[in-house]
Amino acid sequence: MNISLLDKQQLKSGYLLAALGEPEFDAVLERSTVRALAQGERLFDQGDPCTHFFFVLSGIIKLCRVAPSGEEKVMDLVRQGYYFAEAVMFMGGHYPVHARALEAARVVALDNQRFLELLRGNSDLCLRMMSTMSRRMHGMINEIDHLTLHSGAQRVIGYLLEQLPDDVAPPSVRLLVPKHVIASRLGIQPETLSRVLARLRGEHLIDVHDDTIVLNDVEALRRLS
Amino acid sequence: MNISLLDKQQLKSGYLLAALGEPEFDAVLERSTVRALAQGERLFDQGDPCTHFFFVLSGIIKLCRVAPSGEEKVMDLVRQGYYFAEAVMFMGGHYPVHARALEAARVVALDNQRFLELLRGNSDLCLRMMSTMSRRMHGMINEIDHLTLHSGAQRVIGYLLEQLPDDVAPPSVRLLVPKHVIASRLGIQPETLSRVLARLRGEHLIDVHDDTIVLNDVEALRRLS
DNA sequence: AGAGGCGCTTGATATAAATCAAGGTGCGCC
DNA sequence: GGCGCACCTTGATTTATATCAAGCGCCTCT
Repeated sequence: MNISLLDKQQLKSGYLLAALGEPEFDAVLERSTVRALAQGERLFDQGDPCTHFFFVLSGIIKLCRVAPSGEEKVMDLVRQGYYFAEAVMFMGGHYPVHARALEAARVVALDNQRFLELLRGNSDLCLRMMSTMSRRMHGMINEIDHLTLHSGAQRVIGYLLEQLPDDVAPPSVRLLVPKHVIASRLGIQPETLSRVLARLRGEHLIDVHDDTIVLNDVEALRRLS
Repeated sequence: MNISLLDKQQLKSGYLLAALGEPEFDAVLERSTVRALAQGERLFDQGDPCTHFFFVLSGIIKLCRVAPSGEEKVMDLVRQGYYFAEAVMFMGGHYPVHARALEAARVVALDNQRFLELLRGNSDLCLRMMSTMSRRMHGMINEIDHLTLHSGAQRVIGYLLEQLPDDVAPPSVRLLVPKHVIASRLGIQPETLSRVLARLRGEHLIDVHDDTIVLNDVEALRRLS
Protein backbone atom coordinates (compact mmCIF):
# COMPACT_ATOMS: atom_id res chain seq x y z
CA MET A 1 0.00 0.00 0.00
CA ASN A 2 1.22 3.51 -0.73
CA ILE A 3 1.76 6.26 1.78
CA SER A 4 -0.75 9.06 2.04
CA LEU A 5 0.16 12.66 2.69
CA LEU A 6 -1.30 12.45 6.17
CA ASP A 7 0.77 9.38 6.96
CA LYS A 8 3.85 11.18 5.74
CA GLN A 9 3.20 14.06 8.06
CA GLN A 10 2.78 11.77 11.03
CA LEU A 11 5.92 9.87 10.15
CA LYS A 12 7.96 13.02 9.74
CA SER A 13 6.75 14.41 13.06
CA GLY A 14 8.38 11.49 14.86
CA TYR A 15 11.67 12.35 16.52
CA LEU A 16 13.84 10.03 14.51
CA LEU A 17 13.05 11.29 11.01
CA ALA A 18 12.51 14.92 11.91
CA ALA A 19 16.21 15.48 11.25
CA LEU A 20 15.89 14.63 7.57
CA GLY A 21 15.69 17.12 4.73
CA GLU A 22 13.09 16.72 1.99
CA PRO A 23 15.21 14.76 -0.48
CA GLU A 24 16.46 12.34 2.16
CA PHE A 25 13.01 11.88 3.60
CA ASP A 26 11.69 11.05 0.16
CA ALA A 27 14.53 8.62 -0.35
CA VAL A 28 13.44 6.75 2.77
CA LEU A 29 9.83 6.70 1.69
CA GLU A 30 10.69 5.39 -1.72
CA ARG A 31 11.13 1.91 -0.39
CA SER A 32 8.68 2.16 2.48
CA THR A 33 5.19 0.72 2.48
CA VAL A 34 2.17 0.94 4.71
CA ARG A 35 0.84 -2.29 6.11
CA ALA A 36 -2.69 -2.56 7.42
CA LEU A 37 -3.07 -5.30 9.98
CA ALA A 38 -6.24 -6.93 11.22
CA GLN A 39 -6.70 -7.60 14.92
CA GLY A 40 -4.32 -10.33 15.98
CA GLU A 41 -2.53 -10.40 12.65
CA ARG A 42 1.13 -11.31 12.57
CA LEU A 43 3.65 -8.72 11.42
CA PHE A 44 6.73 -10.84 11.97
CA ASP A 45 7.87 -13.73 14.12
CA GLN A 46 10.92 -14.12 16.30
CA GLY A 47 13.63 -15.52 14.09
CA ASP A 48 12.30 -14.04 10.84
CA PRO A 49 15.02 -12.37 8.79
CA CYS A 50 15.09 -8.72 9.71
CA THR A 51 14.54 -6.53 6.67
CA HIS A 52 12.50 -3.59 7.95
CA PHE A 53 11.80 -1.54 10.99
CA PHE A 54 8.47 0.06 11.75
CA PHE A 55 6.52 3.12 12.72
CA VAL A 56 2.99 2.86 14.12
CA LEU A 57 0.41 5.04 12.38
CA SER A 58 -2.55 3.68 14.34
CA GLY A 59 -3.47 0.79 16.58
CA ILE A 60 -1.25 -1.09 19.01
CA ILE A 61 1.52 -3.54 18.24
CA LYS A 62 2.44 -6.21 20.73
CA LEU A 63 6.06 -7.36 20.89
CA CYS A 64 6.47 -10.63 22.73
CA ARG A 65 8.47 -13.75 23.36
CA VAL A 66 6.98 -17.17 23.86
CA ALA A 67 8.39 -19.92 26.05
CA PRO A 68 8.63 -23.50 24.80
CA SER A 69 5.64 -24.19 27.07
CA GLY A 70 3.60 -21.77 24.98
CA GLU A 71 3.45 -19.18 27.71
CA GLU A 72 3.85 -15.68 26.36
CA LYS A 73 5.67 -12.65 27.74
CA VAL A 74 4.71 -9.27 26.33
CA MET A 75 7.96 -7.34 26.00
CA ASP A 76 6.46 -4.07 24.82
CA LEU A 77 3.28 -2.44 23.59
CA VAL A 78 3.97 0.07 20.84
CA ARG A 79 1.49 2.88 20.29
CA GLN A 80 0.81 5.44 17.62
CA GLY A 81 3.76 7.65 16.87
CA TYR A 82 6.43 5.23 18.09
CA TYR A 83 9.04 3.13 16.32
CA PHE A 84 10.02 -0.44 16.96
CA ALA A 85 12.65 -2.94 15.81
CA GLU A 86 14.83 -0.04 14.71
CA ALA A 87 17.75 -1.29 16.79
CA VAL A 88 17.70 -4.74 15.26
CA MET A 89 19.04 -3.59 11.91
CA PHE A 90 22.50 -3.02 13.34
CA MET A 91 22.97 -6.63 14.20
CA GLY A 92 21.31 -7.77 11.04
CA GLY A 93 20.10 -11.28 11.29
CA HIS A 94 16.75 -11.91 12.86
CA TYR A 95 14.00 -10.31 14.86
CA PRO A 96 14.40 -11.17 18.55
CA VAL A 97 10.64 -11.05 19.26
CA HIS A 98 7.25 -11.68 17.70
CA ALA A 99 5.16 -8.72 16.52
CA ARG A 100 1.36 -8.86 16.46
CA ALA A 101 -1.41 -6.31 16.02
CA LEU A 102 -3.35 -6.21 19.28
CA GLU A 103 -6.12 -4.39 17.49
CA ALA A 104 -6.51 -3.35 13.85
CA ALA A 105 -3.41 -1.30 13.09
CA ARG A 106 -1.49 0.47 10.38
CA VAL A 107 2.28 0.62 10.33
CA VAL A 108 4.94 1.99 8.00
CA ALA A 109 7.61 -0.53 7.10
CA LEU A 110 10.97 1.17 6.53
CA ASP A 111 13.63 -0.60 4.54
CA ASN A 112 16.74 -1.34 6.58
CA GLN A 113 19.19 -1.28 3.67
CA ARG A 114 18.01 2.07 2.46
CA PHE A 115 18.06 3.50 5.94
CA LEU A 116 21.56 2.24 6.65
CA GLU A 117 22.77 3.96 3.50
CA LEU A 118 21.27 7.13 4.78
CA LEU A 119 22.88 6.74 8.19
CA ARG A 120 26.27 6.21 6.62
CA GLY A 121 26.32 9.75 5.36
CA ASN A 122 24.35 11.54 8.03
CA SER A 123 25.81 11.56 11.50
CA ASP A 124 23.09 13.89 12.74
CA LEU A 125 20.60 11.15 11.95
CA CYS A 126 22.94 8.68 13.63
CA LEU A 127 22.93 10.70 16.82
CA ARG A 128 19.15 10.77 16.84
CA MET A 129 19.07 7.07 16.32
CA MET A 130 21.49 6.54 19.19
CA SER A 131 19.44 8.77 21.43
CA THR A 132 16.37 6.68 20.63
CA MET A 133 18.25 3.49 21.35
CA SER A 134 19.64 4.89 24.57
CA ARG A 135 16.16 5.77 25.78
CA ARG A 136 15.00 2.27 25.02
CA MET A 137 17.90 0.80 26.95
CA HIS A 138 17.08 2.86 29.99
CA GLY A 139 13.57 1.52 29.82
CA MET A 140 14.91 -2.02 29.76
CA ILE A 141 17.21 -1.39 32.71
CA ASN A 142 14.23 -0.16 34.66
CA GLU A 143 12.25 -3.18 33.60
CA ILE A 144 14.93 -5.57 34.81
CA ASP A 145 15.18 -3.59 38.02
CA HIS A 146 11.43 -3.86 38.59
CA LEU A 147 11.29 -7.55 37.77
CA THR A 148 13.97 -8.38 40.32
CA LEU A 149 13.68 -5.77 43.05
CA HIS A 150 9.93 -5.15 43.22
CA SER A 151 6.89 -7.28 44.03
CA GLY A 152 4.01 -7.88 41.65
CA ALA A 153 1.90 -5.29 43.41
CA GLN A 154 4.67 -2.73 43.16
CA ARG A 155 5.01 -3.36 39.44
CA VAL A 156 1.29 -2.88 38.95
CA ILE A 157 1.39 0.44 40.80
CA GLY A 158 4.47 1.47 38.88
CA TYR A 159 2.71 0.71 35.63
CA LEU A 160 -0.32 2.76 36.57
CA LEU A 161 1.82 5.73 37.56
CA GLU A 162 3.82 5.39 34.37
CA GLN A 163 0.67 5.44 32.24
CA LEU A 164 -0.81 8.35 34.14
CA PRO A 165 -1.16 11.38 31.87
CA ASP A 166 -0.09 14.43 33.86
CA ASP A 167 -2.96 16.64 32.81
CA VAL A 168 -6.08 14.71 33.80
CA ALA A 169 -8.18 15.40 36.86
CA PRO A 170 -9.01 13.33 38.70
CA PRO A 171 -5.83 11.35 38.02
CA SER A 172 -6.93 8.31 36.05
CA VAL A 173 -5.62 5.75 33.60
CA ARG A 174 -7.40 4.13 30.67
CA LEU A 175 -6.26 0.57 30.09
CA LEU A 176 -6.18 0.39 26.31
CA VAL A 177 -5.42 -3.31 26.18
CA PRO A 178 -7.03 -6.38 27.80
CA LYS A 179 -5.97 -6.93 31.40
CA HIS A 180 -4.33 -10.27 30.66
CA VAL A 181 -2.01 -8.48 28.22
CA ILE A 182 -1.02 -6.00 30.91
CA ALA A 183 -0.45 -8.87 33.30
CA SER A 184 1.93 -10.48 30.83
CA ARG A 185 3.65 -7.13 30.28
CA LEU A 186 4.23 -6.98 34.05
CA GLY A 187 5.35 -10.56 34.29
CA ILE A 188 2.46 -11.78 36.46
CA GLN A 189 -0.63 -13.93 35.93
CA PRO A 190 -4.01 -12.35 35.14
CA GLU A 191 -5.38 -13.67 38.43
CA THR A 192 -2.64 -11.90 40.34
CA LEU A 193 -3.32 -8.63 38.58
CA SER A 194 -6.98 -8.97 39.41
CA ARG A 195 -6.22 -9.59 43.06
CA VAL A 196 -3.78 -6.70 43.30
CA LEU A 197 -6.35 -4.31 41.85
CA ALA A 198 -8.98 -5.72 44.20
CA ARG A 199 -6.71 -5.09 47.17
CA LEU A 200 -5.90 -1.55 46.12
CA ARG A 201 -9.61 -0.99 45.62
CA GLY A 202 -10.29 -2.33 49.10
CA GLU A 203 -7.79 0.15 50.51
CA HIS A 204 -9.54 2.94 48.58
CA LEU A 205 -6.31 3.81 46.81
CA ILE A 206 -7.97 3.32 43.45
CA ASP A 207 -11.42 3.01 41.90
CA VAL A 208 -12.08 0.82 38.92
CA HIS A 209 -14.77 1.51 36.34
CA ASP A 210 -14.50 -0.86 33.40
CA ASP A 211 -11.16 -0.09 31.79
CA THR A 212 -10.66 3.18 33.63
CA ILE A 213 -8.75 3.28 36.88
CA VAL A 214 -8.96 6.35 39.08
CA LEU A 215 -5.98 6.94 41.33
CA ASN A 216 -7.37 8.35 44.55
CA ASP A 217 -4.06 8.97 46.27
CA VAL A 218 -1.18 9.34 43.86
CA GLU A 219 1.25 10.19 46.63
CA ALA A 220 0.46 7.11 48.65
CA LEU A 221 0.74 4.97 45.54
CA ARG A 222 4.07 6.52 44.68
CA ARG A 223 5.35 5.65 48.13
CA LEU A 224 4.25 2.05 47.65
CA SER A 225 5.76 1.53 44.21
CA MET B 1 46.99 8.75 35.55
CA ASN B 2 48.36 8.68 32.02
CA ILE B 3 47.87 5.98 29.46
CA SER B 4 50.67 3.57 28.73
CA LEU B 5 51.44 2.21 25.28
CA LEU B 6 50.20 -1.19 26.30
CA ASP B 7 46.92 0.23 27.51
CA LYS B 8 46.56 2.07 24.23
CA GLN B 9 46.97 -1.12 22.28
CA GLN B 10 44.37 -2.89 24.34
CA LEU B 11 41.96 0.00 23.97
CA LYS B 12 42.43 0.19 20.26
CA SER B 13 41.90 -3.52 19.82
CA GLY B 14 38.35 -3.18 21.15
CA TYR B 15 35.70 -3.20 18.47
CA LEU B 16 34.40 0.27 19.05
CA LEU B 17 37.60 2.24 18.56
CA ALA B 18 39.18 -0.02 15.99
CA ALA B 19 37.49 2.11 13.32
CA LEU B 20 39.48 5.18 14.23
CA GLY B 21 42.51 6.49 12.37
CA GLU B 22 45.61 7.57 14.29
CA PRO B 23 44.78 11.28 14.63
CA GLU B 24 41.24 10.61 15.78
CA PHE B 25 42.36 7.95 18.20
CA ASP B 26 44.86 10.37 19.69
CA ALA B 27 42.14 12.98 19.94
CA VAL B 28 40.09 10.62 22.05
CA LEU B 29 43.02 9.78 24.27
CA GLU B 30 43.84 13.40 24.84
CA ARG B 31 41.07 13.75 27.36
CA SER B 32 41.05 10.19 28.59
CA THR B 33 42.54 8.99 31.84
CA VAL B 34 43.26 5.68 33.45
CA ARG B 35 41.70 5.04 36.81
CA ALA B 36 43.02 2.38 39.13
CA LEU B 37 40.41 1.09 41.52
CA ALA B 38 40.88 -0.87 44.70
CA GLN B 39 38.64 -3.82 45.47
CA GLY B 40 35.16 -2.58 46.21
CA GLU B 41 35.97 1.00 45.24
CA ARG B 42 33.23 3.13 43.79
CA LEU B 43 33.59 4.37 40.20
CA PHE B 44 30.25 6.16 40.04
CA ASP B 45 26.84 5.99 41.65
CA GLN B 46 23.41 5.86 40.11
CA GLY B 47 22.31 9.44 39.64
CA ASP B 48 25.80 10.87 39.29
CA PRO B 49 26.12 13.26 36.36
CA CYS B 50 27.31 11.29 33.37
CA THR B 51 30.55 12.69 31.98
CA HIS B 52 32.52 9.66 30.84
CA PHE B 53 32.15 6.17 29.57
CA PHE B 54 34.60 3.39 30.29
CA PHE B 55 36.77 0.60 29.00
CA VAL B 56 38.04 -2.16 31.29
CA LEU B 57 41.78 -2.77 31.13
CA SER B 58 41.85 -5.29 33.96
CA GLY B 59 39.69 -6.53 36.80
CA ILE B 60 35.90 -6.74 36.92
CA ILE B 61 33.40 -3.93 37.24
CA LYS B 62 30.00 -4.56 38.78
CA LEU B 63 27.06 -2.54 37.52
CA CYS B 64 24.10 -2.67 39.89
CA ARG B 65 20.92 -1.13 41.16
CA VAL B 66 19.91 -1.08 44.79
CA ALA B 67 16.37 -1.19 46.12
CA PRO B 68 15.21 1.18 48.88
CA SER B 69 15.44 -1.87 51.17
CA GLY B 70 19.16 -2.02 50.48
CA GLU B 71 18.90 -5.18 48.46
CA GLU B 72 21.14 -5.11 45.43
CA LYS B 73 20.63 -6.39 41.90
CA VAL B 74 23.73 -6.88 39.78
CA MET B 75 22.82 -5.71 36.30
CA ASP B 76 26.05 -6.62 34.61
CA LEU B 77 29.62 -7.74 35.22
CA VAL B 78 32.05 -6.08 32.86
CA ARG B 79 35.32 -7.82 32.10
CA GLN B 80 38.61 -6.91 30.51
CA GLY B 81 38.25 -5.65 26.96
CA TYR B 82 34.64 -4.50 27.27
CA TYR B 83 33.00 -1.09 27.42
CA PHE B 84 30.26 0.13 29.69
CA ALA B 85 28.05 3.18 30.12
CA GLU B 86 28.74 4.11 26.52
CA ALA B 87 25.01 4.29 25.74
CA VAL B 88 24.28 6.70 28.54
CA MET B 89 26.00 9.63 26.88
CA PHE B 90 23.22 9.96 24.31
CA MET B 91 20.66 10.75 26.90
CA GLY B 92 23.02 12.89 28.86
CA GLY B 93 21.95 13.35 32.41
CA HIS B 94 22.82 10.67 34.90
CA TYR B 95 24.17 7.17 35.24
CA PRO B 96 21.30 4.70 35.63
CA VAL B 97 23.32 2.27 37.78
CA HIS B 98 26.10 2.11 40.34
CA ALA B 99 29.58 1.00 39.24
CA ARG B 100 31.97 -0.73 41.62
CA ALA B 101 35.24 -2.60 41.25
CA LEU B 102 34.60 -6.19 42.29
CA GLU B 103 38.32 -6.73 42.52
CA ALA B 104 41.22 -4.36 41.96
CA ALA B 105 40.70 -2.97 38.48
CA ARG B 106 41.97 -0.48 35.94
CA VAL B 107 39.66 1.33 33.57
CA VAL B 108 40.03 4.01 30.92
CA ALA B 109 37.63 6.91 31.34
CA LEU B 110 36.66 8.39 27.97
CA ASP B 111 35.30 11.89 27.81
CA ASN B 112 31.73 12.02 26.52
CA GLN B 113 31.94 15.51 25.02
CA ARG B 114 35.05 14.72 23.08
CA PHE B 115 33.63 11.47 21.87
CA LEU B 116 30.37 13.03 20.76
CA GLU B 117 32.33 15.54 18.69
CA LEU B 118 34.07 12.66 17.04
CA LEU B 119 30.81 10.86 16.37
CA ARG B 120 29.34 13.93 14.77
CA GLY B 121 31.77 13.74 11.91
CA ASN B 122 32.30 10.00 11.63
CA SER B 123 29.31 7.93 10.68
CA ASP B 124 31.44 4.81 10.44
CA LEU B 125 32.16 5.19 14.13
CA CYS B 126 28.46 5.85 14.68
CA LEU B 127 27.54 2.58 13.03
CA ARG B 128 29.97 0.71 15.24
CA MET B 129 28.52 2.38 18.26
CA MET B 130 25.00 1.44 17.19
CA SER B 131 26.07 -2.11 16.59
CA THR B 132 27.48 -2.24 20.11
CA MET B 133 24.29 -0.79 21.54
CA SER B 134 22.17 -3.18 19.54
CA ARG B 135 24.08 -6.14 20.89
CA ARG B 136 23.58 -4.88 24.41
CA MET B 137 19.85 -4.50 23.84
CA HIS B 138 19.55 -8.05 22.62
CA GLY B 139 21.24 -9.15 25.80
CA MET B 140 18.72 -7.22 27.83
CA ILE B 141 15.78 -8.69 25.91
CA ASN B 142 17.12 -12.13 26.67
CA GLU B 143 17.56 -11.19 30.30
CA ILE B 144 13.96 -10.04 30.61
CA ASP B 145 12.85 -13.17 28.82
CA HIS B 146 14.78 -15.36 31.25
CA LEU B 147 13.55 -13.49 34.32
CA THR B 148 9.92 -13.96 33.35
CA LEU B 149 9.76 -17.20 31.38
CA HIS B 150 12.35 -19.36 33.11
CA SER B 151 12.79 -20.76 36.60
CA GLY B 152 15.75 -20.03 38.85
CA ALA B 153 17.31 -23.36 38.00
CA GLN B 154 16.95 -22.68 34.29
CA ARG B 155 18.61 -19.31 34.65
CA VAL B 156 21.53 -20.88 36.49
CA ILE B 157 21.98 -23.44 33.75
CA GLY B 158 21.65 -20.75 31.11
CA TYR B 159 24.35 -18.73 32.83
CA LEU B 160 26.73 -21.66 32.97
CA LEU B 161 26.23 -22.42 29.29
CA GLU B 162 26.68 -18.76 28.41
CA GLN B 163 29.97 -18.61 30.29
CA LEU B 164 31.23 -21.84 28.80
CA PRO B 165 34.27 -21.21 26.60
CA ASP B 166 33.90 -23.33 23.48
CA ASP B 167 37.44 -24.63 23.43
CA VAL B 168 37.91 -26.29 26.81
CA ALA B 169 37.78 -29.99 27.45
CA PRO B 170 36.22 -31.18 29.58
CA PRO B 171 33.61 -28.42 29.30
CA SER B 172 33.98 -26.31 32.42
CA VAL B 173 33.36 -22.83 33.77
CA ARG B 174 35.44 -20.80 36.17
CA LEU B 175 33.33 -18.57 38.37
CA LEU B 176 35.43 -15.45 38.56
CA VAL B 177 33.22 -13.71 41.09
CA PRO B 178 31.77 -14.75 44.48
CA LYS B 179 28.69 -16.92 44.22
CA HIS B 180 26.43 -14.40 45.91
CA VAL B 181 27.28 -11.93 43.14
CA ILE B 182 26.26 -14.45 40.51
CA ALA B 183 23.08 -15.11 42.43
CA SER B 184 22.22 -11.42 42.33
CA ARG B 185 23.11 -11.30 38.65
CA LEU B 186 20.57 -14.11 38.11
CA GLY B 187 17.95 -12.52 40.31
CA ILE B 188 17.94 -15.25 42.97
CA GLN B 189 19.16 -15.59 46.56
CA PRO B 190 22.57 -17.13 47.32
CA GLU B 191 20.86 -20.00 49.13
CA THR B 192 18.84 -20.81 46.06
CA LEU B 193 21.92 -20.84 43.85
CA SER B 194 23.62 -23.16 46.31
CA ARG B 195 20.67 -25.52 46.28
CA VAL B 196 20.36 -25.53 42.50
CA LEU B 197 24.02 -26.41 42.13
CA ALA B 198 23.65 -29.10 44.79
CA ARG B 199 20.73 -30.60 42.90
CA LEU B 200 22.57 -30.59 39.58
CA ARG B 201 25.52 -32.18 41.33
CA GLY B 202 23.21 -34.84 42.75
CA GLU B 203 22.00 -35.60 39.24
CA HIS B 204 25.62 -35.86 38.06
CA LEU B 205 25.03 -33.15 35.48
CA ILE B 206 27.87 -31.08 36.92
CA ASP B 207 30.84 -31.42 39.25
CA VAL B 208 31.96 -28.58 41.46
CA HIS B 209 35.55 -28.05 42.56
CA ASP B 210 35.95 -24.76 44.36
CA ASP B 211 35.14 -22.09 41.79
CA THR B 212 35.32 -24.44 38.82
CA ILE B 213 32.22 -26.18 37.54
CA VAL B 214 32.54 -29.08 35.15
CA LEU B 215 29.58 -29.64 32.88
CA ASN B 216 29.26 -33.40 32.50
CA ASP B 217 26.41 -33.39 30.02
CA VAL B 218 26.18 -30.18 28.05
CA GLU B 219 23.41 -31.53 25.86
CA ALA B 220 21.20 -32.48 28.78
CA LEU B 221 21.83 -29.10 30.40
CA ARG B 222 20.96 -27.33 27.19
CA ARG B 223 17.66 -29.20 27.07
CA LEU B 224 16.88 -28.12 30.63
CA SER B 225 17.70 -24.44 30.19
C1' DA C 1 -33.74 -16.91 22.84
C1' DG C 2 -30.14 -20.05 23.76
C1' DA C 3 -25.36 -21.74 23.19
C1' DG C 4 -20.79 -20.91 23.26
C1' DG C 5 -16.73 -18.27 24.02
C1' DC C 6 -13.95 -14.78 26.06
C1' DG C 7 -12.40 -11.84 29.71
C1' DC C 8 -12.44 -11.21 34.34
C1' DT C 9 -12.93 -12.27 39.22
C1' DT C 10 -12.74 -14.99 43.36
C1' DG C 11 -11.70 -19.04 46.17
C1' DA C 12 -8.91 -23.18 47.36
C1' DT C 13 -4.67 -25.33 46.91
C1' DA C 14 0.11 -26.13 45.46
C1' DT C 15 4.77 -24.76 44.82
C1' DA C 16 9.02 -22.30 44.00
C1' DA C 17 11.71 -19.43 46.19
C1' DA C 18 12.62 -16.32 50.11
C1' DT C 19 13.62 -15.98 54.72
C1' DC C 20 15.29 -17.45 59.10
C1' DA C 21 18.64 -20.04 61.44
C1' DA C 22 22.67 -22.72 62.31
C1' DG C 23 27.02 -24.60 61.28
C1' DG C 24 31.34 -25.28 58.49
C1' DT C 25 35.50 -23.80 56.16
C1' DG C 26 39.10 -20.88 55.02
C1' DC C 27 41.68 -16.62 55.83
C1' DG C 28 43.66 -12.44 57.56
C1' DC C 29 45.09 -10.33 61.61
C1' DC C 30 46.02 -9.17 66.53
C1' DG D 1 47.42 -19.77 68.15
C1' DG D 2 42.86 -18.25 68.14
C1' DC D 3 39.54 -14.75 67.20
C1' DG D 4 36.55 -12.50 63.92
C1' DC D 5 34.82 -12.38 59.50
C1' DA D 6 33.49 -13.51 54.74
C1' DC D 7 31.50 -16.96 52.06
C1' DC D 8 29.05 -20.90 51.44
C1' DT D 9 25.98 -24.77 52.54
C1' DT D 10 22.06 -27.13 54.49
C1' DG D 11 17.72 -27.52 57.04
C1' DA D 12 13.13 -25.67 58.68
C1' DT D 13 9.62 -22.53 57.91
C1' DT D 14 7.09 -18.82 55.65
C1' DT D 15 5.32 -16.33 51.92
C1' DA D 16 4.23 -14.59 47.42
C1' DT D 17 2.60 -16.08 43.45
C1' DA D 18 1.11 -19.74 40.29
C1' DT D 19 -2.13 -23.11 39.37
C1' DC D 20 -6.57 -25.27 39.41
C1' DA D 21 -11.35 -24.60 39.49
C1' DA D 22 -15.76 -22.43 39.35
C1' DG D 23 -18.88 -18.77 38.29
C1' DC D 24 -20.41 -14.34 36.25
C1' DG D 25 -21.35 -10.84 32.71
C1' DC D 26 -21.13 -9.73 28.06
C1' DC D 27 -20.89 -10.37 23.24
C1' DT D 28 -21.62 -12.84 18.90
C1' DC D 29 -23.51 -16.19 16.17
C1' DT D 30 -26.95 -19.34 14.87
